[in-house]
Amino acid sequence: MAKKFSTREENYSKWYNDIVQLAGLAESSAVRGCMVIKPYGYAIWEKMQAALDKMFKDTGHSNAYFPLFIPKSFFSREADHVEGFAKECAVVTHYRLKNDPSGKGVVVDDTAKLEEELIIRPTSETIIWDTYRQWVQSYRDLPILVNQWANVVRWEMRTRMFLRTTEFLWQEGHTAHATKEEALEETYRMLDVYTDFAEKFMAIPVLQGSKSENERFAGALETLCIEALMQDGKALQAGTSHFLGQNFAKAFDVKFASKEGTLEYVWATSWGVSTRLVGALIMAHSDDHGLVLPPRLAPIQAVIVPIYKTREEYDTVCEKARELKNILEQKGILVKLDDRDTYKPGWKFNEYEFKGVPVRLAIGPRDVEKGTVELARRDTLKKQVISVEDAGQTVASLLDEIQKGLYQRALTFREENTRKADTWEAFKKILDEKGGFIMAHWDGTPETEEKIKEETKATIRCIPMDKNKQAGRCVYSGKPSEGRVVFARAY
RNA sequence: CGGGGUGUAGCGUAGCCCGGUUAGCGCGCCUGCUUUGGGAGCAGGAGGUCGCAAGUUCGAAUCUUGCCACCCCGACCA
Repeated sequence: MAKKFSTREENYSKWYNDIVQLAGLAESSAVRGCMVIKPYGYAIWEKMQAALDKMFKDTGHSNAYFPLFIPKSFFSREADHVEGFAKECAVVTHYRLKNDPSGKGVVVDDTAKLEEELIIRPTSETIIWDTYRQWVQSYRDLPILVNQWANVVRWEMRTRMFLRTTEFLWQEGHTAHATKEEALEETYRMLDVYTDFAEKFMAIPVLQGSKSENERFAGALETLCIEALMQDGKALQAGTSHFLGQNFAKAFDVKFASKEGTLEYVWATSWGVSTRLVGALIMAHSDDHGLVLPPRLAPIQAVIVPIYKTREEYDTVCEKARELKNILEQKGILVKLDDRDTYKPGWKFNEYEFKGVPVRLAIGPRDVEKGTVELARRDTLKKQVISVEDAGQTVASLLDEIQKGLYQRALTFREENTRKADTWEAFKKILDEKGGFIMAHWDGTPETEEKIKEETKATIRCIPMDKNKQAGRCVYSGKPSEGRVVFARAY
């Protein structure tokens, strides 16, 4: 019998979990709050990594690797940083186990207590800046443009597959610059890289902006972000880029001799995206039939399903299918030929549908005769018959069309779900009835933001980088406002 | 950490109130035959320390106590 998906309408979070499970992306593990990323889910992450890594290299960055453990004392160097992360740190206190004297299993050996406890990194600013001190003496050592692909641990109370897990995978860029201007420029450059990645690869339109004081990264002077809108009307932060000023340079005493011979503190940035993007991908495009993947991030872009009755038919159809596979591969398309005879075609159709494979090609005896193949696209679920001969071109341009179509569909959705609110009543009404982004005036105070959050659970997602801001009155307090900001309930 | 709930085969569950043969069912799995253009049908088969421990009892999945795990709701967050 068919495995049934929950629909988005019925139960959005169950629908999300069903997709994660049935598409084979991840499953929960024996460790509370931690997931196992399964091969298909990890393949998507690898595609993301590959694209981002190239973009980082193209903008002059190199990869490096820093330790998983951070001495506890490092954390207390930067006051805001400690305060931001202290409540969610895993701590290593011992380095040895011994047999339980009572004979059952093993216990911590109390004699093997660490002199200084180690924190499992929730982010690496501290260990990296402690290292950068050694690397920097002169302006000639700058800039340092380093990225790290790593796992981090943040001890969260409540977790959700990909969106919030105790351990997650990410990349963190950490750069050091001689001037404020250069560091700021880097902060904005990497935000643009993320924006580009989200729009071109993930097919998700994003809003660029800066975070309010409440939402800012612990230790940053300015946090820039990209915000995406999910299909249930909730916002999701898809990437952040921080201007750290000289905070970490001062905390870790990273100084350089300038051209002029003066001793200056280094200027810093950090920026990151995580496996959370896989969650964003799911929630942005998928439908009630399962996952929908944008071609540029799909581990399999086209799958070929042979249809046959007899052994002879199987052989001739598969032979033709292999030809077709070749034709497509010559166009650089990632093709899988599913010639397993242990599953029926109908079963495979469903399988690849909920795995989100953009294009499905079914080829049977009738097609072999006529030199055709049935093509079904995942985004619209529409089918057509095409000729094998020009399948390469047809599929290649279709993948392109699907990529653009998904972006366009997501963009339309966002536009339809972005609303202005000029009164507090209207603000609450939109949140309760529709969700989405709300453009509203705000008096600029953390107190007002806090009150709005308490009453509605909506937060300021970002303060847009809008050049032509128009003044108005705060939707909550009625006090003067410099311009509209973006509110939403968020993941 | 506070409130609520659930633990029975790989997954989902019935049985528990009211203790009593061999713990039932669906999916999945294995074998065989027929099937194969949208999750096939029939027949046969394998698979269980009923979360763990103690107690009550002639007898415990079922009653009692303790422990453990997981899920949902709140405070935290990329």
